[in-house]
Order: sequence, then C-alpha cells, then structure tokens
Amino acid sequence: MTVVDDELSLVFSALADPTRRAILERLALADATVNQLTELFALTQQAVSKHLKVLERAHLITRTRSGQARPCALDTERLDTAVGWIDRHRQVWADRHDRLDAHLENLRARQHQHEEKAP
Amino acid sequence: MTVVDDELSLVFSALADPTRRAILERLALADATVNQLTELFALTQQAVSKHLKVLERAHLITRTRSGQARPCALDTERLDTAVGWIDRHRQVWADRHDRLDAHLENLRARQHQHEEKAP
DNA sequence: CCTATACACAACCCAACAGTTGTACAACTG
DNA sequence: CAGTTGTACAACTGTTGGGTTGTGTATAGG
Repeated sequence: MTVVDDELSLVFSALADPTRRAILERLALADATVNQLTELFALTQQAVSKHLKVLERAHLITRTRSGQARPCALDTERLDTAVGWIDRHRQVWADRHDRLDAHLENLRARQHQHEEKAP
Repeated sequence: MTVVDDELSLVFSALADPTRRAILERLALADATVNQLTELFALTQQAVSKHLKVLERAHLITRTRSGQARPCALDTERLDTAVGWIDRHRQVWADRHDRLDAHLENLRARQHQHEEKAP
C-alpha cells in the first residue's frame, strides 16, 4: 500500500483479514445490518463498523439506508478484478510450463535422432 | 491476521502489496535471483529480501540454492487456494441471485395472471 | 589466500491497522 | 415527548509492516 492505494491493493488487503472474509461469507448468503454482523464476532459494534468501512473502500460491499438500519450487501465486481489478476499470472506461468514441455519434447525428439544414429 | 496467520490471510496480505505483486508478475515470466528482482525497484536488496520472505511464508514462491545465487520461482498452488475461496463465495452470491431472479419471474407470472383477470 | 559478490540478519523508524472506550446523533417505539 | 435502538465519529493504545542502515557470511574467482 504505502501511498499507492491502488484498486488491487485495497481489495487484497481487505481480503487479508479473517473477520472481513467472514463478513463477506455471511453477506454472500444474505444482506445484513451492522448489528447482525456484530453478533457473529466477539467484537464491539465499532470494530465491525471499521471493518465495513474497509470493505466499502475496497468496493467489496455496498451500503444503503433502511430506516435506522444500514444494511450491507456484497458487491462481487471487485472480486472479479482480483481473480482476474491472479488468473492472468497463473496463465502466464502455465504457458511457460507449456513452453518448457515443448522444449523438453523437442529435446527428447532430438535425443531419439541421436539414438538412431548411434545406438 | 493478529494471531491467526491462517493460510488465506497470509496469501491475501502477501498479494496486498504492489511491489510483491510486481515480483510475482516478474516470476511468472521466469525465475529470478534476488539481485535481478532488486534491479526492478527503487529499493534496497534488503527490502526485496523481506518481500521475498513474505512471499515464501505465504508459499507463493519457492527458493533454491544455485551457487551463491538464491533463485526464486513462482508457486501457483496457493493462488489456486485464493481463487478457490473467492469463487466459492461468488458462486453462493450468484446462486442467491438466481433464486431472486426465479422469485421475480414467479411474481411476474402471477402479475400476468392478475392482468388477465382484471386488465 | 584474498577479495568481491550475493544474500541474510539485526536494530531501528515511522506509518497504518485492529481494537478499545466514550460519546453523539438520528430514527423508531411507546 | 421520552427513552431506546442502530450506527457513526473521535481519541487513545498496542501491534504489524515497509523501509532504512549497518553488519555478518558463504561462495566464486583471481
């Protein structure tokens, strides 16, 4: 993070906390109010509110107003972004392996040629 | 994190830093030594070594010894774990929407019935 | 053997973070 | 209208994190 505060850093560091992941897991099932979420943890309401603020800043949740309650809903768009980044580099790495496999295949083919020449 | 240090927290917090993500991006292309990685950033070798330690602790890279060099290689297994977690909850959320869509569809069907009765 | 190289370890600094308590405030409830 | 409920804001504390400098150490090369 430091100064950057780029999108991915916000998302990943939001996901880095077990409490926040638990909140997201809960919200995947159904929207919830701050108090409903607070009941899930051995934490004060204020602590949960702080976590929600982090999640909101990372655009992982959205919040509306419903009377005195302030329900939270999961927003999966940034999760797509995060998976996108990971997948991209998993893919490059996989391709690299493909290339390695191709390379080894190539070697093996030449090996056979040598064997034919001098068995 | 705090005390937990579970697998996912280690992975996500490792991914939360732009420098570390850049390191992984570089390693997706090819293995590299500490010095090679250091050249990429305006950082001291020690700072890069610290980042590598974090990545190693999260099992996102593996390190071997080759003479005096200590090459780093990407390890994609935990990336799978991370994507797994995200996907699981994206899926739950998507299913929830399916149910909502079904519900709305249901409502709409009934609405039509009413319209037929009293247009 | 001596020196340069590639890296790690240790101590320290400062900023950010997770948590707390205490309080303010707006919106429901009787 | 008074009291309760749901939530946010503020100030403080202890801990973690990224960065630095300074130093140690094993390996490679002349």
